[in-house]
Amino acid sequence: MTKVSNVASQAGVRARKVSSTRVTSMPHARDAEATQKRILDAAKKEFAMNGFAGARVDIIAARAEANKRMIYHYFGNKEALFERVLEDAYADICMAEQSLKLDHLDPKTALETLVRFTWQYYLDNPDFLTLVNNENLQRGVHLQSSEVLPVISRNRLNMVESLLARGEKAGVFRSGVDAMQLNITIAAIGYYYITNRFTGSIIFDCDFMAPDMLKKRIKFNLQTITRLVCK
Amino acid sequence: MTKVSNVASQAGVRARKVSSTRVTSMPHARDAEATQKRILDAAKKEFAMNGFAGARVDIIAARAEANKRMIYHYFGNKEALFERVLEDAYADICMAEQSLKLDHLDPKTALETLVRFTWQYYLDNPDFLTLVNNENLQRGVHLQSSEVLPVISRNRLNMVESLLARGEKAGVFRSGVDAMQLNITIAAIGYYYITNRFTGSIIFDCDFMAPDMLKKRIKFNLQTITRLVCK
DNA sequence: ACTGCATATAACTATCTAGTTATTTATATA
DNA sequence: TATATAAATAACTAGATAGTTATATGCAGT
Repeated sequence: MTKVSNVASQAGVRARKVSSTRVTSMPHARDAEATQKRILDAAKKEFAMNGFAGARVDIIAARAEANKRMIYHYFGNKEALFERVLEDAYADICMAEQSLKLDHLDPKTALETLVRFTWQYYLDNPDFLTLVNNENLQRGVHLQSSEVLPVISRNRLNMVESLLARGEKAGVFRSGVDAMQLNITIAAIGYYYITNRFTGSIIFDCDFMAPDMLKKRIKFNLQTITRLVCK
Repeated sequence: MTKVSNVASQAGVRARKVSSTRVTSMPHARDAEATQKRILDAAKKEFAMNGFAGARVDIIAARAEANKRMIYHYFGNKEALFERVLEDAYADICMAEQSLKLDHLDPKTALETLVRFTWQYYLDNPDFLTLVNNENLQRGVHLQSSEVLPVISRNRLNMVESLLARGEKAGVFRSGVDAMQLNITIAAIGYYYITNRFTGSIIFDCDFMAPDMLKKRIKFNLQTITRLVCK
């Protein structure tokens, strides 16, 4: 739908432009940075909506209100653009995580805050999930050479490790909980629900995104994690 | 890689066939059922490997050692073929689930059996996960009209519901555990780990599929679920 | 004001791809 | 054995798509 109408309107602009001399569609100001940002935003949306193979470079250009040539000029090719979009998406979640100040909270509250944050981030940024899914569909080829990624995740792992240590010391957490496994599980119980919301809604015949369903889910997830970690 | 070499070999067969009279590539016996099965198998692999948009009908035909026309004859078009593959995949897991006889086991063992089964099924059938991911990338359009799906999941839900009731009655399970949420969580903690094994391996700098990593994961998952459900 | 360069645009192309058409061939049945 | 029909094949096509070429234009530094 969106794709078709976008293509149509672009074609329309072209047609009009041929007929007279630039009455329509004033050209964009010369701003390299802004153009790149428009392209990245458009690409993120298009890749998230249609996957790498399903995404169309022409659509990205149209949505970015940029010329397709600009994409190749700034980013090289479709694949490199996808890599950039992915890396930026990981960088975003990393930045958001770093604004969490778990040290100021008691261990159990901190743990709950982390679970809630993770859940809310996924809810607010479904594109992130789709991009990650896509990258895994492609066996991780685009991130293999990334230098940003291991750094990002190191942060998160450290955060959970120190939280676990603190809770254990305070006598509220069990000892011997594996930080990496916990990390994965906190992500999993939110991620799975949200990425599989479409098949999930069909299977269980209910709207996975309905407010009360979301409330039930986060409540259940908090229970899952606290029962797993707390004494 | 695989794609390219397949295409090349197919082209080679064609070229040879033109030159002389069928010395090469003995044609397949006329067996409609077998051909359909070969097409479905090939399609499953191709869709799982490359997603719906990335999958190539020509590759499916080549891998099925069938003519492309047969695909359109038996399945209509690419989309209908994908739907069929998806439905079959769900039917497969359903059949596997039905061979589980949880009633014969004490509640806790039954619960653990279910967690292990789910995990093992995902491990043995990574294609299933990829297909489901793909369908969700496409917002569930292909399964919306499916009649098989709700039936399948009803089975699983019933299984968990009666297990929970039995365990509660026996005094080993907590009361008030939501069967649907539990179902989702049991799936999630296995599914997420496996579908995200590529980015996961990069992020945590270790091989998610290494035998000892898999052992750690299933152990952790069993803990997660038993601590959640048992008193 | 001039000029070199980065930014932007439009039009083009080689290739790929889903889907078709035209034709051949095996097999079951009368 | 004759023949109707289902199964299979090869060759083709219209449209789409990633990536290019050729060209224009605004702007910063002189």
